[in-house]
Formats: sequence, structure tokens, C-alpha cells
Amino acid sequence: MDTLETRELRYFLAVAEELNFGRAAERLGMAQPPLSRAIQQLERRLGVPLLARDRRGVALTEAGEVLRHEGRVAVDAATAAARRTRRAAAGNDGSRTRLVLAVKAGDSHDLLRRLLGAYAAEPDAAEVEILPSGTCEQGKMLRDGRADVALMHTPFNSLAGFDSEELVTEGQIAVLPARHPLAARSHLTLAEVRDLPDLPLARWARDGVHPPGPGPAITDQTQLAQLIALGRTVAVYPDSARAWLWTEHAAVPLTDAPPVVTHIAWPAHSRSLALAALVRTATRL
Amino acid sequence: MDTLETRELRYFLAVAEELNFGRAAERLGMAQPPLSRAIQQLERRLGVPLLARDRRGVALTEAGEVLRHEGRVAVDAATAAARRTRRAAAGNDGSRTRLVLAVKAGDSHDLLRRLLGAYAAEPDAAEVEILPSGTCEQGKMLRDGRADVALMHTPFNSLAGFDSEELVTEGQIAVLPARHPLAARSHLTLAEVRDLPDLPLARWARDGVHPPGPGPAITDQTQLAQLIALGRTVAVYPDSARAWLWTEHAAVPLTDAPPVVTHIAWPAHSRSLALAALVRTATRL
DNA sequence: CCCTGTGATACCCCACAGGTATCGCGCCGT
DNA sequence: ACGGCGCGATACCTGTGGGGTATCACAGGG
Repeated sequence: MDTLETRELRYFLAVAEELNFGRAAERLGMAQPPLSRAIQQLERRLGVPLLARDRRGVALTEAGEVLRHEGRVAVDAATAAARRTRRAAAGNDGSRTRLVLAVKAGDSHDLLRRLLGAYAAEPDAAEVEILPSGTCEQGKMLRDGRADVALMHTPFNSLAGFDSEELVTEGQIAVLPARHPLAARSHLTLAEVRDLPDLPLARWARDGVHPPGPGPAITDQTQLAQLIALGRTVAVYPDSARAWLWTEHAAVPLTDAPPVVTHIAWPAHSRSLALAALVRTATRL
Repeated sequence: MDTLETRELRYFLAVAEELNFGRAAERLGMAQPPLSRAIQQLERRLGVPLLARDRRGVALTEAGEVLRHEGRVAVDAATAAARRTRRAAAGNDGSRTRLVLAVKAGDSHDLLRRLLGAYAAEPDAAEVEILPSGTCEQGKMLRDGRADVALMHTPFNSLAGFDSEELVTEGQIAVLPARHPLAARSHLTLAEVRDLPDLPLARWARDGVHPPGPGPAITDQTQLAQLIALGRTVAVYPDSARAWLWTEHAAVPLTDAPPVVTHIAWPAHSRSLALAALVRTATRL
């Protein structure tokens, strides 16, 4: 009566994201008619219209918008339950506990190295698997159980819903082509690097789509690094990005960029001893 | 394959809590054999034994323990999704948005009155429904969608998994029978009120069961208040509990009790404007 | 020793998730 | 104006599996 099945939620989420029954059905690996029916049934069960069917496509009602968010959380929680249960059993079959740590590839490299080193030295440390995650996806990794713990960076990642400890604060730098005039400066402001006509900011793919604009379209950090080295663009990064700079890159501190704080974050209700030990190690670095 | 149905989770949780298939089935309103089968199927699907069947009852394996916690979260999230979706639609049918505020009955009474007063004066304030919740149940109310926002008190409630703002900090008092010798003291310590032979601490029901001990068994605050007035027990409460003291009660500050901090807390991912306004009002009190 | 309480098995049934075929209907092109 | 196309809804069929009842197997306890 008042608890939705994850199947219903998965179906609804597919439709809510595609806004098209046919494509949603395809994504779910099923035919379109049963999907239509399932959604109608869901709406009847809830007594609430979720979709406004306009003859050429579908739009979410306000209630549908709510379910899109709440449903995502619930489905993630259900898949996290499955993943973590499986892993709990796998970790208990004689091998050591295994922790999955999500990090944004390339970020906080030095911190990460020190953390892993210090933790490995702990008595009965768990095995730590590094899960390189895409742009700002650590939160999702934690929510759906692919990761147990993550390094996250405010203000880019939201820590909402997680427990976390602050680790380090760092300034930001502009990463410029080494031969660019501004590369010689001792410091810069955000305004000076934004809107440079010769170095338009790159456009990161978001859900596979590039936002419009003048800059080059990129999907990973190597592309960005190369484009900077080629003198085509500029990027703003936390100080620790110096770890992966090329010789053809120049780093210039930004005086007015918001400081970036690296946190170690984990699901709020976690009760893992290995995780607690890792967090303790991290805060003591 | 890797996402569990809430039905399976509900079944498992019932068994995990009852540790008895028969009673669990009864609680679920179904017969025992299908429940047995469903759990076996769940174990096969996960490839993980969840329950250790001893001939006289059932115990949770380590993986089962994990699923008990993760599953609870997931099921709560699913029912929250249903509740909040329904309420979103109900609030959109012409009537005003409605916020449900969970508070522990009796606690922070004055703060609550001021909050409601100040918020009602706001332009386009939502209607606020007060949901009196049992002992420390506000967290569950937020998780399963019965409430949108709660007043919570550390260190009694855990704020893990919620966004929150600190509101007020207060000391704690011993609530004594007015005619008790200690009632005349200007202050006391925890050690002095614990283990008083003539005033044993009351035993609150937890899940319907009273822990063992010498004190009287109680299930609500009125019972407690009466027993104190009758000179049978003593209680420790935050300072704001003075609001509901009887004339036959005496309040004596405790010098070494941990301070109680009242927070306003809400689900981390909430995007409700009405909620944001309520929180803003609360922090400005 | 039988009785009681436990979970597992055996067997049956029908409700419903899912498939295929088709419809109704706006929108497009020409 | 008209036929084709893309969309979601409807009609109808089928098979799986969730749920029921009856029963078993077995460990303790009087």
C-alpha cells in the first residue's frame, strides 16, 4: 500500500530521465506497452499523476519531480544493500576485509599516497581498493554501494547525507600553457583567466553531452592537459594538481578563487571497523 | 540481478528482527512456507547465506547483519519516496504546502512555540503540522518520509545522514520529588542522582520491552512525571523540561551532565523552499 | 515416549509481469 | 489534402512465480 517496489521505481526513473516511453523501455530491456501499464499502475497506486502526457512526449508533474529524486535515493539504497551484503560475505570468506575508496582521478594525489602508506602500516589494515571515479561522481558511488569511502572536494562535491572529516585546505591555481604571457605572473585573479579570448574554457561532457560555448569539448583530464600544453585552453585546479602538470604547463596561484577543502566522507550509518580505522589514519596525517 | 526488490527486503527484515519465520510471517500477514522460500531465494540471488538456521531458531550471519542495516535504509527510502510524492501532489492541489515537523513530545516546548510563531509571520509560510514522536524516533520519521524536518537533541539523537543547524545549547537538570531531601540543593552531580536507593531510575520501554532493573517500568512521559511526583523515581532532563514540571516536582541543575544541543534537522537531499524558509527562521531566533 | 515448536518440502492455483499486435492521434513532409 | 511517422494507450495472450494448504523432519522437554 505505501511502500513502492524498486522495480516500479526503476521503471519510473527510466521514463523520468528519458521522457520517452519507447527509449525508456529499450533501456530497461523490455517492450514499451508493459512499461506504459506499469507506470499507469504506479500512478493509480499512489493516487497521483506523475507524468503529463502531451501527445508528443512526456513531462514530469511536480509530484513526478519529487519521485524522481526520492526514487533515485531509494533505488541507490537498494542496490547498495545488495552490493554491501555481497561484499560483507566475500570479505568474510577467509580473505581480508576490503575497502573501496572512491577518488577523482588525479586529484589529491599526494594526500592519497600518504594516506595509503600510513594506513597500510596500521596493524590489521584492510585491503584498500582504489575506485577512480568520474567528475564529481564520488557521492553516487557512496550512495549505491560501489564505494565505502571517498575523498571529496568542497565546493565541488556536496557532503550532504554523508559523515565526513576535513583533511586539508588548499588554494587554487590557474594551469596555463608554459609559453603564454600570463604564465610569467606571480599570481592571477579568476577574472583574469576567465574569458581570455585566446584561451576559452574547456567544456566538460555532462551525461555525455557537451554544454555549448566557444571552448574545446573534452571528456577526460588527459585531453584537457594536452589542450593546455598546446596553448588552446586554460584550467583552474586545486593546488595539488601540480602533481600531474606537464613541463609545458605553468601553474599560477589564483588570489580570489575559493579554497578547496578535501574531506574523507562515508555513508552516515556505516559501522565498519576497517573504515573507522582508515578515517582515523586520515585525520592524523 | 543486483538490485533487490523492497518486498524481498521487507521479508528479510521481518525475519531478521523476529529471528523466527513463523512470527515474521504473521507480522507480514502471510503464511510461513512462502516466506521461507522467499528468503532462500534471496540468499540464492545474492549468493550469500544470510541466516544461520539452527534447529531451534535463527541467527544472522555477518552478511545478514549488514543487510539488516542496509535493507532498513533502503526500505525506509522507498516508503519515504511514496509518502513524499503523495504529499507533493496533495500540496499542489490548491492548498498550501504543508511541512511535517517531528518533535519529541514535551521537549524544547518554548523554542518550538517561538519557532512556530516566527515562521507563521513569514510571508507565504507553509502550514506546519506537528508530529509528536516517541523517544528518539525523529530520525526514523525523517528517513521514512513521515516527517520533513525535526527538532533533534544531541547527544540523544544522531544527526548522521541529515543536514542540520544548531539552535540552542542547554544544561541538564535533575527532576526530583519536591519533598525529597536533595530537592533543596542548589546543584547536583550525575553521580549523586544515579543509584539513589530510594529513587531508582525508571525503565523506558524499548520496542515494547522494558529492560530489567529495580526502577518502575514506564512507556510515556506522563507516567514518569507522576512517579516523580509520588516520590518513586528521579529523572534527568534538559533544562527546557522545566516547561512541563508539576508543582510537586523540583528541578536541580546538574553540574557535570553533558550539555544538550537542540538542532533542526532535515533529509540531506531536500529541495523544498518551504523547508529552507523554516530552517532560516529557526536559525534567526 | 509423545507432544510441541521449529524450518523445509511438496503441491496447487491464479494474479500479474511481460510479450505481440494494433489502435488513436498529432505532426510532419510533399 | 493526404499518407507516413512517431508517440503512448489498449487488447489480448502466456508463463512465471508468489502465495496458499498440507505435510514432513527433527530437536527439546515434560
